[in-house]
Amino acid sequence: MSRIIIDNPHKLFFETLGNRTRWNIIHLLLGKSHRATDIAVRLGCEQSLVSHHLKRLEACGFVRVNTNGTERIYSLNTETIRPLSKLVDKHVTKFCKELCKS
Amino acid sequence: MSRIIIDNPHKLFFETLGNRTRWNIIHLLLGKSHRATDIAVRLGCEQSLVSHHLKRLEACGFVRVNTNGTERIYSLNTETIRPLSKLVDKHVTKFCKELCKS
DNA sequence: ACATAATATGAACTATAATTCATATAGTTT
DNA sequence: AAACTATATGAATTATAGTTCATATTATGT
Repeated sequence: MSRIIIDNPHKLFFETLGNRTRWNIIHLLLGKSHRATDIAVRLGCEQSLVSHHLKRLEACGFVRVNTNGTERIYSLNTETIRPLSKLVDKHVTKFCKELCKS
Repeated sequence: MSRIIIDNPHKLFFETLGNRTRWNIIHLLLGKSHRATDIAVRLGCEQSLVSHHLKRLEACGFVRVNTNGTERIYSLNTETIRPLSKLVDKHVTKFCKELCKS
């Protein structure tokens, strides 16, 4: 895989997280690890689409992959995602409750 | 201003942060508060563009505004942005040092 | 009330990212 | 090695977001 060089990690990482499909994948992986195909089935979207997104999530260090035969099992980097998610929740309750559906 | 109702705060917020211009604004405001026009001048971009972005940043609760005559002075919600930024820095050093320019 | 300064707004345009589709690759099983 | 399963890849298309431009608004000073 070609090496990615980035000048602004914040921009890249937040952009990566700011996508509905990718966030759906993250949300699914919060429960437990999944095979690529299972993610696609669960989310009801194309295998290739999930593959593209997983690649990016992996490149950003948000998910990790374990190979088992032809299968690739993706797991979440909870060490980053959980506190990140908590921070957002906290922000919402504190600063913009009124923006969100309750 | 019309009320915004959102179903997925994570998506909206990260998307908002995942934009170079908006991040430039945030970075500038990390130093000190600025008038809208000054931000535009400093970043070398259009007044209207900055206005659009500030609106969104404000809607997300990332910046606040204080009115002084016709001027509007924007300040950063450091309570959210600082820990968020730190989390990303930590993530980078721990999980993807090799992705970034040193 | 008029002129001015600062900022906001919305529509048109442009750039970028997301998705699909067809196909390639890489392990596995027989 | 041929057939199969799981996943990856890249180009083409489609959708979405960013930017610009012209104009509107809002407060202030004369």
